[in-house]
Amino acid sequence: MNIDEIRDKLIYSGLKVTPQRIAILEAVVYLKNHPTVDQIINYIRKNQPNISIATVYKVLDALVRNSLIKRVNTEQDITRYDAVLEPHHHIYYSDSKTIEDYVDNELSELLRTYFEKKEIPGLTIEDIKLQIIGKCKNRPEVNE
Amino acid sequence: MNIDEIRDKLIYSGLKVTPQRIAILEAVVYLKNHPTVDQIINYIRKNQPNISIATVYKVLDALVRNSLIKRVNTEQDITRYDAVLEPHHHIYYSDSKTIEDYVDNELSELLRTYFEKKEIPGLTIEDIKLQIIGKCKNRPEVNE
DNA sequence: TTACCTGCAAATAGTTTGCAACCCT
DNA sequence: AGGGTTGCAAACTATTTGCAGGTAA
Repeated sequence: MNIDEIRDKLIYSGLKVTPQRIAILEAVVYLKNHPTVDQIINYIRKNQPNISIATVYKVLDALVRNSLIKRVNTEQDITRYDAVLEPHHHIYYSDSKTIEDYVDNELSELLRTYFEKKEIPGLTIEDIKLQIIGKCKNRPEVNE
Repeated sequence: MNIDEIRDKLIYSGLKVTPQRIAILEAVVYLKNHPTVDQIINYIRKNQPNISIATVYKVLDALVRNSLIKRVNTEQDITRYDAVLEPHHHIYYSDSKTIEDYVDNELSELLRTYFEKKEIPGLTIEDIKLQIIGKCKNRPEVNE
């Protein structure tokens, strides 16, 4: 996603195109691995040292509201963001505390057909997310 | 789970049995629906008005560390707790913002066999959690 | 008795808000 | 021109920490 695409997405959502918004959306796209607000700010400040934390929060909020990015559920408190909008699952590495996307169309299809047959009474399903928690193989246990 | 069982669990974990700990574990068990710290405190204060918030946090932490309860991933910031330790999935009602347990042995089995065949390179799976996001059926769309 | 536990108040982290100045369109 | 956007500082919320006194084993 280049600057022009970012610009188009902002315009399409009815958001004014500002340098801050371009920088923030660009940062989330560039910093692929589900960046935190802190990581986003640090990345942007390299080129735009004066951007305000409050602005970053406000813009991220606007981008989420307009579905240009998504908020990611993490194991704990800190909020992370994701520019990948296609439905996908997540792998949580319990040793390195990192999150990775997991795209598996066969699995998505399997779940879709499973819940087509097996309805849950009173519930209209909007989305199904899988969280796969695990450790890196062949890496010795880390003592804390 | 009655008081004696709670007492036994604490002793077994090497934790001293105090009125606060009994009350807190009892509260998480009693308040089934993934209570927040706030809900836990309010419940306990009915009988024990002087319990400190800091104590509640410290005890919940100790209970999680000793696997007597679990922390639950919520959609957002607030931490919730769960005394149900068996593996199970969660349904997130996007309209009422509530979480419900979803136990489905057929599904668990399906996922187990799926990931037995399809290995993810470099990953040893420890747990798989499904988050089913949806709306209550037959309830009109709520405008915000 | 002694190490662990509790409760208070202060500290911290992450995020939100109010408002004047600013700048896209 | 005018309303949306930014940036600062202060406010807020959830949670953590330090420490003195209390309590279970």
